[in-house]
Amino acid sequence: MREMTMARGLRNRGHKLTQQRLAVIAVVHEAQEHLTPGQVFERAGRVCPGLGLTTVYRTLEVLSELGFVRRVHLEGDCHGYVATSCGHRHALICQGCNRVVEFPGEENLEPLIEWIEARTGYRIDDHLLQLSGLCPDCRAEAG
Amino acid sequence: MREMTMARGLRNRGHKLTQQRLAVIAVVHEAQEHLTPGQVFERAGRVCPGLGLTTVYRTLEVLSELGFVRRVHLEGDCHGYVATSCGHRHALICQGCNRVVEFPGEENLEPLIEWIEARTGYRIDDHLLQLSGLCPDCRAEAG
DNA sequence: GGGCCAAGTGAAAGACTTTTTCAACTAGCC
DNA sequence: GGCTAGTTGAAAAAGTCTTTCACTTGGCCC
Repeated sequence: MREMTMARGLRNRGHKLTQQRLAVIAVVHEAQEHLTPGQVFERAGRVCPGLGLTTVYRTLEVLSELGFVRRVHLEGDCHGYVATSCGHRHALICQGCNRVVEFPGEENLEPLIEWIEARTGYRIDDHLLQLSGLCPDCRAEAG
Repeated sequence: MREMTMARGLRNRGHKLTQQRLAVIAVVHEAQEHLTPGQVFERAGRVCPGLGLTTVYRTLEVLSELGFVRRVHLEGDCHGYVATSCGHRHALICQGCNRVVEFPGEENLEPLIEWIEARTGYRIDDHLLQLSGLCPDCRAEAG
């Protein structure tokens, strides 16, 4: 999701474009890795002095509702946020540097989901798939 | 994972079998749905008066390390615990009643993982797949 | 059965994280 | 420029989880 698109998206849905929100959007947009609310607060606070943590939480919630950022689940700090890339659903997290990339592959899951539905009788509405491992850089470093 | 197996497993690995741990094991074993540490505390406390929340956290951590329970990630209360069933890796969570069933299907993910590895250069070590939807009972109720 | 002791326990305190409240502020519109 | 609903930050509150430490106990030995 491009930075301008996020900002325009907020406006188009009746949200105001405040300095605080622009700062949060910029931080999330620039980050290559997932950020906790605390990290977003710290970084956005550098360009927007006086920014409140409450506002960060509220902004991340709004961006998340609009689908502009994704909330990822981690073992340590449970919640991290990353900007979503268009139409992609799954997160690939590097355990070395915390970089998050997203990948498509919705369709690859379909056969599995259909098989599970047939076998269990559940109707499956949503899924969370996160892969973790080492990115090429960290693999090289690890040797 | 059967209740007795969990208890024996603890003993075999040098952990003591205390009343508190037996209570936590029983609660997690009986539950059909995922439970938060607070819920485990509340239920186990009924059969083990005086049980401390600290002990519940510690016990869940030990059981989790031994692979007897799985930690699942949820939107609301982030962390829930469920007893693992042998060899199964994925959780299927009913959004109606919170019941959790596990399903196999490791092998179904392999092609996707290999494709992602080839495409991104990441080495993928682990994955988290959780499906959510409605179980047969809740589907019937929802009409 | 009684004693020993490392492992385990609970209360309290503390460290964080997240939410709620409310008076003050401001972006967007006229 | 002025209006107003949406937004903000400080403070307080509500949670959640961890740490600490004196006390207790399960499992083992004799």
